[in-house]
Amino acid sequence: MADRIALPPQLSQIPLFQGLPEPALTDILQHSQARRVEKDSFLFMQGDPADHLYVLMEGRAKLCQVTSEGQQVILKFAAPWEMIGGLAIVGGGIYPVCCMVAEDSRVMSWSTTVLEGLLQRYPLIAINATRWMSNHVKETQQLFTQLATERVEQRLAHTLLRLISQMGQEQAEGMALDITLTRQDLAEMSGTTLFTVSRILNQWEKQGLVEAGRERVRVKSPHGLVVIARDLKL
Amino acid sequence: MADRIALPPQLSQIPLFQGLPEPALTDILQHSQARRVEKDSFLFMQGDPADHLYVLMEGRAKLCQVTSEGQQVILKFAAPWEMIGGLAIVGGGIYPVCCMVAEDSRVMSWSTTVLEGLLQRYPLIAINATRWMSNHVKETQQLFTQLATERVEQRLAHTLLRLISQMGQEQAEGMALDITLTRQDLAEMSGTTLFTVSRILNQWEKQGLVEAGRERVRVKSPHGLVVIARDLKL
DNA sequence: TTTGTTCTTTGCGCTAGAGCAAATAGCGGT
DNA sequence: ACCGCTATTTGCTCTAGCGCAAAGAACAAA
Repeated sequence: MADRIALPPQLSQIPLFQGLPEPALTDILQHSQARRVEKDSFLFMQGDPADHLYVLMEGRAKLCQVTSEGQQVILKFAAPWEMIGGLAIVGGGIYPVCCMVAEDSRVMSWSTTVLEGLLQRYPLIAINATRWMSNHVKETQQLFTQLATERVEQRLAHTLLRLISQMGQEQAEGMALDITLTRQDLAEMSGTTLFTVSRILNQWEKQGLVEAGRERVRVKSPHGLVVIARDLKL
Repeated sequence: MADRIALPPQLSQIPLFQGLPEPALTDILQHSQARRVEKDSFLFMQGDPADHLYVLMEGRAKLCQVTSEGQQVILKFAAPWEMIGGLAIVGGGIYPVCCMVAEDSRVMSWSTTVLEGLLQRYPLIAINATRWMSNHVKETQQLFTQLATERVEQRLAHTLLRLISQMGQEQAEGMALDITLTRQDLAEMSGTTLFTVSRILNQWEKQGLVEAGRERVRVKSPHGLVVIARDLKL
């Protein structure tokens, strides 16, 4: 257990713990575990019993789902202070996704057992959990609808817009993404192939919308991508 | 408010109210409203403030999302005793979908205000809500992954399998669906067009897997569809 | 610097499935 | 029985985007 550690201010910003008084946060912190995890390791695999809730303190992680035929889909990237594995809040489940650490990171975690106690002591957590989950449902439904109705180009634009609004870094010209992001990753987020991603990115680069390097993408004109994503002009 | 109405046994089976003692259920029932709704009316529209939780007592409803370009996607059909609009449990949201009544139905509902009180009195409800939501996330993620990785034929098979396991009626030969279900509906559930659905259904009919009529589908061989859905043979 | 590995680009062929239009069929009302 | 409406079928065309293969580029390690 973490002990005599200063209360990190972000703890109160975690969706699950919002609105809790400071003593509760201290209690929560003391029941957490913290550890480093290195790039390319897994916090959990698809099918594992969902027994831990994680919060990323530093680094990046990606949530993937693999089909029985071995095709992989990336459901989302997680940035610091996002929750991962919220399913563990209610015991007895099985992770439907796996979580791969995308760069050297630090996470804190709570076991289902500990969470049960916390839920008992601070009922607000259950409300927060419901709110977080419902938000999650909403996002996933939106992804589904986009995948069902939009062309690849629009979906890729949406994917990049989502990424920069989530963890883009403001720059002189546009926004940069500091994650290692292969064409394959973008394809798995957008429901397409790395070839198509490569072609579209090159085309956009010629139009001055983005700057694409090896495992790196900078969005020079977010507005231009919005135009494409919404299909405002052809 | 419903008053002096016998406690319907299904009430305790609603995910949100599972595990509650009988007095609580009575309390919940007395705070519910019940009404009839007719085919083709809407319980709520996409964008409306999420202020009511519904449970279908009789009939069918479908949850749709419409894109800015006017394309429609059906996220799911609801059968009796399923919850609709769970987002209303946490106040302040906006329905991300609309709910269309697919045939003359009866619903019971609770306003967000009433739910707040119930949550206060019976904290178990919040836990149940979280569990229900997390299940919802899981299902939606699975839909997303299928849409991203499978061919239309597989997705349509999955759609039909989902429908019959949810509300199919056992018959001498296979399972029947008693809902009015157009090719367009199936297309909007599977991320394709009514033309492609029509073609595939005809092909399956020739193979003796299904029987398709106007706004009607019977699955004669669920197992055959599983083979197609999982792409076990070509 | 060299070598190996991994990621990316690009050309080419191909096909699943979209989209349109016209014909047909089923059903409900009169 | 007839009419009108809506759902469905089916032929045809066409294209977005997949998939392969081969070449090229970026990086890391030795």
